[in-house]
Amino acid sequence: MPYKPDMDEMNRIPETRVEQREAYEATSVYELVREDILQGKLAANERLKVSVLAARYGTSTNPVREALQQLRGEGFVLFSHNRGARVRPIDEEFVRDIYEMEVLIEPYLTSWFVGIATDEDIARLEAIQDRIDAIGFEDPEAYSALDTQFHRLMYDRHYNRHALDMWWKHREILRAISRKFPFARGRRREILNEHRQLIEAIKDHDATTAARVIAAHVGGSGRHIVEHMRASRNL
Amino acid sequence: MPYKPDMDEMNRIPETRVEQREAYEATSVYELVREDILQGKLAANERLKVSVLAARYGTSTNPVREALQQLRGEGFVLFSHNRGARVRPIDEEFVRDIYEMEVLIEPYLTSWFVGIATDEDIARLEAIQDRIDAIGFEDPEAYSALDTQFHRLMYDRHYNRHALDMWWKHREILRAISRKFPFARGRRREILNEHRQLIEAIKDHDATTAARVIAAHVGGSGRHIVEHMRASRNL
DNA sequence: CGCTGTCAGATCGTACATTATCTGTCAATT
DNA sequence: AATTGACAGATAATGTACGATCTGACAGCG
Repeated sequence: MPYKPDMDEMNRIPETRVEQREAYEATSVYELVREDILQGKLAANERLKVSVLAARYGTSTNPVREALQQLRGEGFVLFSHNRGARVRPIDEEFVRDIYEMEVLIEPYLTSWFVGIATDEDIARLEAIQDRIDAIGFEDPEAYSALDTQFHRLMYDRHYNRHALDMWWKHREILRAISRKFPFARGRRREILNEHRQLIEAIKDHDATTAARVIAAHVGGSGRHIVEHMRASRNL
Repeated sequence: MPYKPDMDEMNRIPETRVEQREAYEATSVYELVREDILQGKLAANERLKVSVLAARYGTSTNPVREALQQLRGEGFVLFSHNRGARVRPIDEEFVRDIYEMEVLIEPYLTSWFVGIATDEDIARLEAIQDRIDAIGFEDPEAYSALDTQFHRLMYDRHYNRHALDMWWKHREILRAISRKFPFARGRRREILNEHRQLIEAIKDHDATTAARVIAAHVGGSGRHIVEHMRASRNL
Protein backbone atom coordinates (compact mmCIF):
# COMPACT_ATOMS: atom_id res chain seq x y z
CA MET A 1 0.00 0.00 0.00
CA PRO A 2 1.38 3.40 -0.90
CA TYR A 3 2.27 5.44 2.11
CA LYS A 4 0.63 8.79 2.45
CA PRO A 5 2.91 11.26 4.18
CA ASP A 6 1.80 13.01 7.28
CA MET A 7 2.14 16.61 8.25
CA ASP A 8 4.14 16.29 11.42
CA GLU A 9 6.56 13.85 9.87
CA MET A 10 8.42 16.43 7.89
CA ASN A 11 11.03 18.61 9.46
CA ARG A 12 9.20 21.74 8.65
CA ILE A 13 10.06 25.28 9.36
CA PRO A 14 7.65 26.24 12.08
CA GLU A 15 4.80 28.52 11.16
CA THR A 16 5.10 30.57 14.26
CA ARG A 17 8.05 30.52 16.53
CA VAL A 18 7.41 30.04 20.19
CA GLU A 19 9.68 32.51 21.84
CA GLN A 20 8.73 32.18 25.45
CA ARG A 21 8.70 28.65 26.61
CA GLU A 22 7.06 29.11 29.98
CA ALA A 23 3.67 29.37 28.33
CA TYR A 24 3.82 25.94 26.78
CA GLU A 25 5.40 23.45 29.14
CA ALA A 26 4.88 20.55 26.77
CA THR A 27 7.95 21.08 24.60
CA SER A 28 10.24 18.17 23.92
CA VAL A 29 13.63 17.70 25.45
CA TYR A 30 15.11 18.02 22.01
CA GLU A 31 13.73 21.49 21.56
CA LEU A 32 14.77 22.54 25.02
CA VAL A 33 18.36 21.46 24.64
CA ARG A 34 18.57 22.87 21.17
CA GLU A 35 17.19 26.19 22.29
CA ASP A 36 19.54 26.31 25.26
CA ILE A 37 22.49 25.70 23.00
CA LEU A 38 21.43 28.39 20.56
CA GLN A 39 20.72 30.85 23.35
CA GLY A 40 24.11 30.20 24.83
CA LYS A 41 22.74 28.85 28.09
CA LEU A 42 24.74 25.78 27.31
CA ALA A 43 28.15 27.15 26.45
CA ALA A 44 30.49 26.05 23.71
CA ASN A 45 32.29 22.81 24.47
CA GLU A 46 30.28 22.37 27.64
CA ARG A 47 29.83 18.78 28.61
CA LEU A 48 26.30 17.51 28.29
CA LYS A 49 25.79 14.92 31.00
CA VAL A 50 22.59 13.04 30.57
CA SER A 51 21.91 12.86 34.30
CA VAL A 52 22.31 16.62 34.71
CA LEU A 53 20.11 17.40 31.74
CA ALA A 54 17.52 14.88 32.84
CA ALA A 55 17.28 16.62 36.19
CA ARG A 56 17.26 20.03 34.56
CA TYR A 57 14.36 19.23 32.29
CA GLY A 58 12.54 16.97 34.70
CA THR A 59 12.62 13.75 32.75
CA SER A 60 14.53 10.52 32.87
CA THR A 61 17.71 9.94 31.00
CA ASN A 62 16.43 8.18 27.92
CA PRO A 63 14.67 11.14 26.35
CA VAL A 64 17.78 13.18 26.91
CA ARG A 65 19.96 10.59 25.29
CA GLU A 66 17.73 10.45 22.26
CA ALA A 67 17.57 14.21 22.01
CA LEU A 68 21.34 14.40 22.11
CA GLN A 69 21.59 11.83 19.36
CA GLN A 70 19.26 13.83 17.19
CA LEU A 71 21.27 16.95 17.86
CA ARG A 72 24.38 15.03 16.98
CA GLY A 73 22.83 14.17 13.66
CA GLU A 74 22.13 17.83 13.11
CA GLY A 75 25.63 18.82 14.08
CA PHE A 76 24.87 20.78 17.23
CA VAL A 77 26.46 18.25 19.54
CA LEU A 78 29.68 16.28 19.32
CA PHE A 79 30.14 12.81 20.76
CA SER A 80 33.19 10.86 21.64
CA HIS A 81 32.80 7.23 22.45
CA ASN A 82 32.34 6.45 26.10
CA ARG A 83 32.99 10.07 26.94
CA GLY A 84 29.65 11.59 26.19
CA ALA A 85 28.50 14.71 24.44
CA ARG A 86 29.65 18.30 24.19
CA VAL A 87 28.15 21.45 22.78
CA ARG A 88 29.59 22.08 19.37
CA PRO A 89 31.52 25.34 19.54
CA ILE A 90 30.44 27.90 17.00
CA ASP A 91 33.72 29.59 16.27
CA GLU A 92 34.74 32.02 13.58
CA GLU A 93 35.65 29.32 11.13
CA PHE A 94 32.31 27.64 11.45
CA VAL A 95 30.42 30.89 11.06
CA ARG A 96 32.48 31.78 8.04
CA ASP A 97 31.80 28.35 6.55
CA ILE A 98 28.08 28.74 7.08
CA TYR A 99 28.00 32.21 5.60
CA GLU A 100 29.88 31.06 2.56
CA MET A 101 27.28 28.37 2.03
CA GLU A 102 24.56 30.96 2.43
CA VAL A 103 26.21 33.06 -0.23
CA LEU A 104 25.50 30.14 -2.51
CA ILE A 105 22.06 29.18 -1.29
CA GLU A 106 20.32 32.50 -0.84
CA PRO A 107 20.92 33.79 -4.35
CA TYR A 108 19.68 30.45 -5.61
CA LEU A 109 16.50 30.76 -3.59
CA THR A 110 16.09 34.41 -4.43
CA SER A 111 16.43 34.15 -8.16
CA TRP A 112 13.62 31.63 -8.29
CA PHE A 113 11.44 33.90 -6.21
CA VAL A 114 11.99 36.71 -8.70
CA GLY A 115 10.31 34.55 -11.30
CA ILE A 116 7.17 33.92 -9.29
CA ALA A 117 6.84 37.14 -7.33
CA THR A 118 3.47 38.80 -7.69
CA ASP A 119 2.76 42.47 -7.18
CA GLU A 120 1.26 41.60 -3.86
CA ASP A 121 4.46 39.86 -2.81
CA ILE A 122 6.44 42.92 -3.68
CA ALA A 123 4.04 45.12 -1.78
CA ARG A 124 4.42 42.93 1.25
CA LEU A 125 8.18 43.02 1.02
CA GLU A 126 8.04 46.78 0.91
CA ALA A 127 5.69 46.88 3.85
CA ILE A 128 8.07 44.78 5.90
CA GLN A 129 10.98 46.89 4.84
CA ASP A 130 9.10 50.03 5.85
CA ARG A 131 8.62 48.62 9.30
CA ILE A 132 12.30 47.76 9.48
CA ASP A 133 13.16 51.31 8.55
CA ALA A 134 10.72 52.54 11.15
CA ILE A 135 12.11 50.68 14.13
CA GLY A 136 15.59 51.44 12.85
CA PHE A 137 17.52 48.79 14.76
CA GLU A 138 16.37 50.13 18.11
CA ASP A 139 15.06 46.75 19.10
CA PRO A 140 17.40 44.02 17.82
CA GLU A 141 14.89 41.26 18.48
CA ALA A 142 12.14 43.02 16.56
CA TYR A 143 14.54 43.71 13.75
CA SER A 144 15.59 40.11 13.63
CA ALA A 145 11.99 38.97 13.48
CA LEU A 146 11.19 41.34 10.63
CA ASP A 147 14.31 40.41 8.73
CA THR A 148 13.32 36.78 9.06
CA GLN A 149 9.87 37.62 7.78
CA PHE A 150 11.41 39.44 4.85
CA HIS A 151 13.48 36.47 3.76
CA ARG A 152 10.86 33.88 4.46
CA LEU A 153 8.40 35.69 2.29
CA MET A 154 10.80 35.15 -0.54
CA TYR A 155 11.96 31.64 0.24
CA ASP A 156 9.10 29.75 1.85
CA ARG A 157 7.40 28.74 -1.36
CA HIS A 158 10.54 27.42 -3.01
CA TYR A 159 10.22 23.91 -4.34
CA ASN A 160 13.60 22.84 -3.02
CA ARG A 161 12.63 21.91 0.51
CA HIS A 162 16.07 20.60 1.21
CA ALA A 163 17.72 23.87 0.41
CA LEU A 164 15.08 25.63 2.43
CA ASP A 165 15.73 23.48 5.48
CA MET A 166 19.41 24.13 5.13
CA TRP A 167 18.83 27.85 4.92
CA TRP A 168 16.63 27.82 7.97
CA LYS A 169 19.05 25.79 10.01
CA HIS A 170 21.88 28.10 9.10
CA ARG A 171 19.79 31.09 9.90
CA GLU A 172 18.98 29.83 13.38
CA ILE A 173 22.63 29.30 14.11
CA LEU A 174 23.59 32.69 12.79
CA ARG A 175 20.83 34.41 14.68
CA ALA A 176 22.11 32.89 17.88
CA ILE A 177 25.56 34.24 17.19
CA SER A 178 24.60 37.69 15.99
CA ARG A 179 22.51 38.19 19.10
CA LYS A 180 25.82 38.70 20.84
CA PHE A 181 27.18 41.12 18.27
CA PRO A 182 24.69 43.87 17.44
CA PHE A 183 25.18 45.54 14.12
CA ALA A 184 27.37 48.57 13.89
CA ARG A 185 25.84 51.75 12.54
CA GLY A 186 27.63 51.63 9.22
CA ARG A 187 26.59 48.08 8.52
CA ARG A 188 22.99 49.00 9.29
CA ARG A 189 22.84 51.48 6.50
CA GLU A 190 24.27 48.96 4.10
CA ILE A 191 21.61 46.46 5.05
CA LEU A 192 18.79 48.91 4.44
CA ASN A 193 20.35 49.79 1.14
CA GLU A 194 20.71 46.23 0.05
CA HIS A 195 17.14 45.37 0.90
CA ARG A 196 15.90 48.31 -1.14
CA GLN A 197 18.12 47.37 -4.04
CA LEU A 198 16.82 43.86 -3.82
CA ILE A 199 13.22 45.01 -3.96
CA GLU A 200 14.02 47.09 -7.01
CA ALA A 201 15.60 44.14 -8.77
CA ILE A 202 12.56 42.02 -8.00
CA LYS A 203 10.28 44.71 -9.36
CA ASP A 204 12.26 44.66 -12.58
CA HIS A 205 12.04 40.85 -12.65
CA ASP A 206 15.80 40.91 -12.89
CA ALA A 207 16.87 37.66 -11.29
CA THR A 208 20.54 38.15 -12.00
CA THR A 209 20.95 41.41 -10.15
CA ALA A 210 18.67 40.20 -7.39
CA ALA A 211 20.99 37.25 -6.93
CA ARG A 212 24.03 39.51 -7.02
CA VAL A 213 22.53 41.87 -4.44
CA ILE A 214 21.57 39.10 -2.07
CA ALA A 215 24.99 37.51 -2.42
CA ALA A 216 26.60 40.77 -1.45
CA HIS A 217 24.09 41.16 1.36
CA VAL A 218 24.83 37.79 2.86
CA GLY A 219 28.55 38.04 2.27
CA GLY A 220 28.64 41.43 3.94
CA SER A 221 26.78 40.25 6.97
CA GLY A 222 29.10 37.29 7.21
CA ARG A 223 32.27 39.32 7.11
CA HIS A 224 30.79 41.74 9.60
CA ILE A 225 29.97 39.06 12.13
CA VAL A 226 33.25 37.24 11.74
CA GLU A 227 35.18 40.44 12.29
CA HIS A 228 33.20 41.11 15.42
CA MET A 229 33.89 37.62 16.69
CA ARG A 230 37.57 37.99 15.96
CA ALA A 231 37.71 41.36 17.71
CA SER A 232 35.88 40.20 20.81
CA ARG A 233 38.21 37.23 21.06
CA ASN A 234 41.24 39.50 21.43
CA LEU A 235 40.11 41.29 24.54
CA MET B 1 40.36 25.20 31.14
CA PRO B 2 40.22 25.46 27.37
CA TYR B 3 38.93 22.37 25.71
CA LYS B 4 41.19 20.64 23.27
CA PRO B 5 39.21 18.92 20.56
CA ASP B 6 39.63 15.28 19.92
CA MET B 7 40.00 13.46 16.68
CA ASP B 8 37.03 11.17 16.83
CA GLU B 9 34.70 13.92 17.89
CA MET B 10 34.41 15.42 14.47
CA ASN B 11 32.10 13.97 11.89
CA ARG B 12 34.84 13.40 9.44
CA ILE B 13 34.76 11.88 6.05
CA PRO B 14 36.30 8.49 6.56
CA GLU B 15 39.79 7.95 5.22
CA THR B 16 38.97 4.56 3.86
CA ARG B 17 35.50 3.30 3.32
CA VAL B 18 34.70 -0.08 4.71
CA GLU B 19 32.73 -1.74 2.00
CA GLN B 20 32.30 -5.21 3.36
CA ARG B 21 30.99 -5.21 6.87
CA GLU B 22 31.41 -8.90 7.63
CA ALA B 23 35.07 -8.41 8.25
CA TYR B 24 34.56 -5.95 11.10
CA GLU B 25 31.67 -6.97 13.26
CA ALA B 26 32.16 -4.10 15.68
CA THR B 27 30.25 -1.48 13.71
CA SER B 28 27.64 0.59 15.46
CA VAL B 29 23.94 0.17 15.02
CA TYR B 30 23.84 3.63 13.53
CA GLU B 31 26.16 2.65 10.72
CA LEU B 32 24.32 -0.58 10.11
CA VAL B 33 20.93 1.03 9.78
CA ARG B 34 22.30 3.86 7.70
CA GLU B 35 24.04 1.47 5.37
CA ASP B 36 20.93 -0.69 5.06
CA ILE B 37 18.89 2.35 4.15
CA LEU B 38 21.37 3.51 1.54
CA GLN B 39 21.71 0.02 0.11
CA GLY B 40 17.97 -0.24 -0.16
CA LYS B 41 17.74 -3.20 2.18
CA LEU B 42 15.37 -1.05 4.16
CA ALA B 43 12.95 0.24 1.58
CA ALA B 44 11.48 3.69 1.24
CA ASN B 45 8.75 4.41 3.76
CA GLU B 46 9.37 1.12 5.48
CA ARG B 47 8.50 1.17 9.12
CA LEU B 48 11.48 0.91 11.42
CA LYS B 49 10.33 -0.94 14.51
CA VAL B 50 12.87 -0.84 17.23
CA SER B 51 12.17 -4.36 18.38
CA VAL B 52 12.66 -5.74 14.89
CA LEU B 53 15.86 -3.83 14.32
CA ALA B 54 17.16 -4.77 17.74
CA ALA B 55 16.69 -8.42 16.92
CA ARG B 56 18.18 -7.94 13.48
CA TYR B 57 21.36 -6.36 14.77
CA GLY B 58 21.59 -8.38 17.94
CA THR B 59 21.29 -5.61 20.49
CA SER B 60 18.67 -4.27 22.82
CA THR B 61 16.28 -1.55 21.86
CA ASN B 62 18.01 1.48 23.27
CA PRO B 63 20.96 1.57 20.88
CA VAL B 64 18.49 1.25 18.03
CA ARG B 65 16.40 4.10 19.33
CA GLU B 66 19.42 6.33 19.62
CA ALA B 67 20.64 5.38 16.18
CA LEU B 68 17.26 6.23 14.72
CA GLN B 69 17.29 9.59 16.42
CA GLN B 70 20.67 10.39 14.97
CA LEU B 71 19.44 9.34 11.56
CA ARG B 72 16.44 11.55 12.07
CA GLY B 73 18.76 14.46 12.71
CA GLU B 74 20.55 13.68 9.48
CA GLY B 75 17.31 13.41 7.58
CA PHE B 76 17.42 9.73 6.68
CA VAL B 77 14.53 8.79 8.91
CA LEU B 78 11.19 10.42 9.58
CA PHE B 79 9.37 10.24 12.89
CA SER B 80 5.81 10.80 13.81
CA HIS B 81 4.93 11.07 17.43
CA ASN B 82 3.94 7.82 19.06
CA ARG B 83 4.03 6.16 15.70
CA GLY B 84 7.72 5.54 15.33
CA ALA B 85 10.12 5.88 12.47
CA ARG B 86 10.07 5.33 8.73
CA VAL B 87 12.73 5.32 6.06
CA ARG B 88 12.78 8.60 4.31
CA PRO B 89 11.84 7.98 0.69
CA ILE B 90 14.38 9.25 -1.79
CA ASP B 91 12.10 10.27 -4.60
CA GLU B 92 12.72 12.28 -7.73
CA GLU B 93 12.03 15.57 -6.05
CA PHE B 94 14.50 14.90 -3.31
CA VAL B 95 17.19 13.81 -5.74
CA ARG B 96 16.58 16.86 -7.85
CA ASP B 97 16.82 19.07 -4.78
CA ILE B 98 20.10 17.51 -3.76
CA TYR B 99 21.56 17.82 -7.22
CA GLU B 100 20.61 21.44 -7.41
CA MET B 101 22.43 22.06 -4.17
CA GLU B 102 25.42 20.22 -5.54
CA VAL B 103 25.38 22.46 -8.58
CA LEU B 104 26.04 25.25 -6.11
CA ILE B 105 28.49 23.52 -3.80
CA GLU B 106 30.77 21.68 -6.18
CA PRO B 107 31.75 24.68 -8.28
CA TYR B 108 32.44 26.50 -5.04
CA LEU B 109 34.72 23.72 -3.86
CA THR B 110 36.31 23.30 -7.25
CA SER B 111 37.21 26.90 -7.86
CA TRP B 112 39.15 27.02 -4.62
CA PHE B 113 40.99 23.91 -5.58
CA VAL B 114 42.06 25.49 -8.84
CA GLY B 115 43.90 28.08 -6.79
CA ILE B 116 45.91 25.60 -4.76
CA ALA B 117 46.36 22.76 -7.21
CA THR B 118 49.96 21.73 -7.68
CA ASP B 119 51.40 20.01 -10.73
CA GLU B 120 51.40 16.82 -8.76
CA ASP B 121 47.70 17.19 -8.00
CA ILE B 122 47.00 17.59 -11.67
CA ALA B 123 49.11 14.57 -12.51
CA ARG B 124 47.15 12.53 -10.01
CA LEU B 125 43.86 13.70 -11.43
CA GLU B 126 45.00 12.66 -14.85
CA ALA B 127 46.15 9.31 -13.53
CA ILE B 128 42.75 8.67 -11.99
CA GLN B 129 41.03 9.77 -15.15
CA ASP B 130 43.22 7.44 -17.19
CA ARG B 131 42.11 4.56 -15.04
CA ILE B 132 38.48 5.59 -15.45
CA ASP B 133 38.94 5.62 -19.19
CA ALA B 134 40.59 2.23 -18.98
CA ILE B 135 37.83 0.41 -17.13
CA GLY B 136 35.34 2.27 -19.28
CA PHE B 137 32.23 1.79 -17.11
CA GLU B 138 32.51 -1.98 -17.26
CA ASP B 139 32.48 -2.25 -13.52
CA PRO B 140 30.10 0.33 -12.06
CA GLU B 141 31.44 -0.09 -8.53
CA ALA B 142 35.01 0.44 -9.62
CA TYR B 143 33.96 3.45 -11.63
CA SER B 144 32.12 4.89 -8.68
CA ALA B 145 35.16 4.43 -6.45
CA LEU B 146 37.44 6.14 -8.94
CA ASP B 147 35.02 8.98 -9.52
CA THR B 148 34.86 9.50 -5.77
CA GLN B 149 38.65 9.53 -5.65
CA PHE B 150 38.71 12.08 -8.43
CA HIS B 151 36.45 14.49 -6.63
CA ARG B 152 37.91 13.94 -3.20
CA LEU B 153 41.34 14.76 -4.48
CA MET B 154 39.97 18.16 -5.36
CA TYR B 155 37.77 18.78 -2.36
CA ASP B 156 39.32 17.12 0.66
CA ARG B 157 41.67 19.94 1.52
CA HIS B 158 39.06 22.64 1.35
CA TYR B 159 38.90 24.85 4.43
CA ASN B 160 35.10 24.80 4.52
CA ARG B 161 34.55 21.58 6.41
CA HIS B 162 30.85 22.20 6.61
CA ALA B 163 30.47 22.41 2.87
CA LEU B 164 32.65 19.35 2.55
CA ASP B 165 30.46 17.35 4.95
CA MET B 166 27.41 18.42 3.03
CA TRP B 167 28.97 17.37 -0.24
CA TRP B 168 29.93 14.00 1.15
CA LYS B 169 26.53 13.36 2.60
CA HIS B 170 24.86 14.23 -0.66
CA ARG B 171 27.27 12.05 -2.55
CA GLU B 172 26.50 9.03 -0.41
CA ILE B 173 22.80 9.46 -1.02
CA LEU B 174 23.24 9.92 -4.71
CA ARG B 175 25.56 6.95 -4.98
CA ALA B 176 22.92 4.81 -3.37
CA ILE B 177 20.39 5.92 -5.95
CA SER B 178 22.58 5.75 -9.00
CA ARG B 179 23.53 2.20 -8.13
CA LYS B 180 20.09 1.31 -9.36
CA PHE B 181 20.36 3.33 -12.57
CA PRO B 182 23.60 2.65 -14.41
CA PHE B 183 24.73 5.34 -16.78
CA ALA B 184 23.61 5.20 -20.35
CA ARG B 185 26.24 5.10 -23.04
CA GLY B 186 25.70 8.64 -24.20
CA ARG B 187 25.97 10.07 -20.75
CA ARG B 188 29.20 8.18 -20.23
CA ARG B 189 30.94 9.96 -23.03
CA GLU B 190 29.78 13.28 -21.67
CA ILE B 191 31.22 12.45 -18.28
CA LEU B 192 34.61 11.58 -19.69
CA ASN B 193 34.55 14.74 -21.74
CA GLU B 194 33.67 16.90 -18.78
CA HIS B 195 36.38 15.45 -16.62
CA ARG B 196 38.97 16.12 -19.30
CA GLN B 197 37.69 19.65 -19.78
CA LEU B 198 37.90 20.15 -16.05
CA ILE B 199 41.49 19.01 -15.94
CA GLU B 200 42.33 21.40 -18.73
CA ALA B 201 40.75 24.30 -16.90
CA ILE B 202 42.69 23.43 -13.77
CA LYS B 203 45.90 23.30 -15.76
CA ASP B 204 45.18 26.79 -17.00
CA HIS B 205 44.41 27.93 -13.44
CA ASP B 206 41.11 29.10 -14.81
CA ALA B 207 38.76 28.85 -11.87
CA THR B 208 35.81 30.33 -13.70
CA THR B 209 35.64 27.77 -16.47
CA ALA B 210 36.47 24.99 -14.04
CA ALA B 211 33.45 26.04 -12.01
CA ARG B 212 31.31 26.22 -15.12
CA VAL B 213 32.40 22.78 -16.28
CA ILE B 214 31.76 21.17 -12.93
CA ALA B 215 28.37 22.85 -12.68
CA ALA B 216 27.44 21.40 -16.05
CA HIS B 217 28.85 18.07 -14.99
CA VAL B 218 26.80 17.86 -11.83
CA GLY B 219 23.71 19.29 -13.42
CA GLY B 220 23.93 16.80 -16.26
CA SER B 221 24.29 13.85 -13.93
CA GLY B 222 21.34 15.11 -11.94
CA ARG B 223 19.03 15.43 -14.90
CA HIS B 224 20.17 12.04 -16.13
CA ILE B 225 19.36 10.29 -12.88
CA VAL B 226 16.04 12.04 -12.39
CA GLU B 227 14.95 11.07 -15.87
CA HIS B 228 15.87 7.49 -15.19
CA MET B 229 13.90 7.54 -11.97
CA ARG B 230 10.92 9.04 -13.71
CA ALA B 231 11.08 6.49 -16.48
CA SER B 232 11.37 3.50 -14.18
CA ARG B 233 8.43 4.76 -12.19
CA ASN B 234 6.14 4.52 -15.20
CA LEU B 235 6.60 0.83 -15.81
C1' DC C 1 -24.03 2.17 8.06
C1' DG C 2 -21.79 4.50 11.68
C1' DC C 3 -20.34 4.68 16.44
C1' DT C 4 -17.94 2.80 20.42
C1' DG C 5 -15.39 -0.23 23.37
C1' DT C 6 -11.88 -3.57 23.56
C1' DC C 7 -7.38 -5.40 22.63
C1' DA C 8 -3.02 -6.34 20.48
C1' DG C 9 1.19 -4.20 19.22
C1' DA C 10 4.40 -0.62 19.35
C1' DT C 11 6.30 3.61 21.16
C1' DC C 12 7.91 6.21 24.93
C1' DG C 13 9.43 6.85 29.70
C1' DT C 14 11.58 4.93 33.99
C1' DA C 15 14.62 2.10 36.55
C1' DC C 16 18.53 -0.81 36.85
C1' DA C 17 23.06 -3.21 35.48
C1' DT C 18 27.31 -3.11 33.32
C1' DT C 19 31.33 -1.14 31.53
C1' DA C 20 34.49 2.50 30.62
C1' DT C 21 36.72 6.70 31.93
C1' DC C 22 38.30 10.17 35.15
C1' DT C 23 40.52 11.64 39.59
C1' DG C 24 43.16 11.60 43.46
C1' DT C 25 46.28 9.14 46.51
C1' DC C 26 50.35 6.85 47.42
C1' DA C 27 54.46 4.40 46.69
C1' DA C 28 58.58 3.80 43.86
C1' DT C 29 62.23 5.74 41.21
C1' DT C 30 65.45 9.27 39.80
C1' DA D 1 62.06 16.52 46.81
C1' DA D 2 59.83 16.05 42.50
C1' DT D 3 58.03 13.26 38.98
C1' DT D 4 56.08 9.18 37.33
C1' DG D 5 53.22 5.11 37.49
C1' DA D 6 49.82 2.13 39.40
C1' DC D 7 45.83 1.32 41.89
C1' DA D 8 41.13 2.21 43.79
C1' DG D 9 37.01 4.67 44.21
C1' DA D 10 33.88 7.72 42.06
C1' DT D 11 31.48 9.24 38.14
C1' DA D 12 29.24 8.85 33.97
C1' DA D 13 28.32 6.56 29.55
C1' DT D 14 26.36 2.56 27.44
C1' DG D 15 23.29 -1.56 27.41
C1' DT D 16 19.21 -4.29 29.26
C1' DA D 17 14.73 -4.94 31.11
C1' DC D 18 10.18 -3.51 32.20
C1' DG D 19 5.94 -0.85 32.73
C1' DA D 20 2.89 3.02 31.15
C1' DT D 21 0.61 5.11 27.31
C1' DC D 22 -0.67 5.70 22.79
C1' DT D 23 -2.36 4.11 18.11
C1' DG D 24 -4.93 1.36 14.87
C1' DA D 25 -8.03 -2.21 13.84
C1' DC D 26 -11.87 -4.90 14.48
C1' DA D 27 -15.95 -6.78 16.56
C1' DG D 28 -20.22 -5.70 18.77
C1' DC D 29 -24.05 -2.64 19.11
C1' DG D 30 -27.31 0.98 18.18
